[in-house]
Amino acid sequence: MSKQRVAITGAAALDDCRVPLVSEPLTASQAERLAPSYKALGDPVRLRLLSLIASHEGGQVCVCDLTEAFDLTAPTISHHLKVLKDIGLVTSERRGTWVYYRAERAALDLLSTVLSVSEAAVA
Amino acid sequence: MSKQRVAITGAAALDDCRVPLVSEPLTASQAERLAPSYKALGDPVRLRLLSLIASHEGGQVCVCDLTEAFDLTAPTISHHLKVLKDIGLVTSERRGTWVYYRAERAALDLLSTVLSVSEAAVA
DNA sequence: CATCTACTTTGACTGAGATCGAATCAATCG
DNA sequence: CGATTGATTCGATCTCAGTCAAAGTAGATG
Repeated sequence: MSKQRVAITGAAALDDCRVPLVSEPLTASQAERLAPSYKALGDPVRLRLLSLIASHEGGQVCVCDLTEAFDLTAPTISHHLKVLKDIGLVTSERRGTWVYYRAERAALDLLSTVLSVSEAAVA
Repeated sequence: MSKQRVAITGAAALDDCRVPLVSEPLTASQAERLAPSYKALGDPVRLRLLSLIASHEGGQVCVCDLTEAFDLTAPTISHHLKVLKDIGLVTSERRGTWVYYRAERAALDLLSTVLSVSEAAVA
C-alpha cells in the first residue's frame, strides 16, 4: 500500500507528463517532476550504464560486467546505478551473489515522448 | 567559416549520436557529447523555458515574456537561456530592444531519438 | 561458523551550478 | 547626447553532485 506512495519520490507521478513539450507549455509541476529524470541522464557514466543495460540482449546485466566497462571504482558505479534506480529508469534483482539490472523501457519512452517533435506523438 | 567550428563546443558533433541507446551501447565519446544536453534539460526552469519557447505559436518568444512566467530575476532567466543556447537547443535573435528565442527542433528530435524504444526509430 | 566474493553504504573531499544584486551593454527616444 | 528600458555579464554565496577509500551487508562455500 505504502509501496505506491514511496514511488512518488521516484519516477511515478509522471503519468500526466506524457506530452511533447513542443505541443503545449509544461506546467511548473510537470517540469519539476520531469527534470530529475533528465538530470539523471545528464552524466556520461549514467548514459553509458543505461545504454549498456538497455541494449543488452536478455535485458539484464550483472553489476560486475558494468563495473568492468569503466575506469571507476565499484562504489562509484553503484552510486550511479542507484541514481538510475531511484528515478525509475532501471530495476535491480539479486540472484545469488550477483545483482542484475534491467532497463525500464516505459520510463525511457516517456522521456522520449516529451522531447519528440514529430507530431505523430501528439496524442 | 570558423563559425562552424565554434559549434563543436556546443551542440554539434552529435551527428553520429542519432541512434537509440537501446539499440546498441553508447561509446564513451557519444555519452560524453550527449550528456551535457540532457543535463541542460535537467533543471525545471530550463525545461519550462524550452517548452514555452518550443510550444509558442510563431516559434519565437521574447525574453520579457519568459521572465514574467517565473518568480526569478532576469539574470537568472538569462543564465538559463544561455545554457540552452550554448548547447544548441535554442537560438536567439535581437530585434530592436528585444531578444527573441527560438527552439532548435532538430536538436530536440535527436535527444528524443536517442531515448526512443519504439523500434520504429531504429534506422 | 569463518571466510571469500559481490555489491552497497558511509564519510570526506572537491568541483560544478543555481541564484541574486550590482554593474555593464544595446537600442530607442526625448 | 543623456536617459530609459531590455537584456546580459560579473562576482559572491550556498547548495548539490561525482569520486574514492574504508567499512558494512549479503550469499555462497569450505
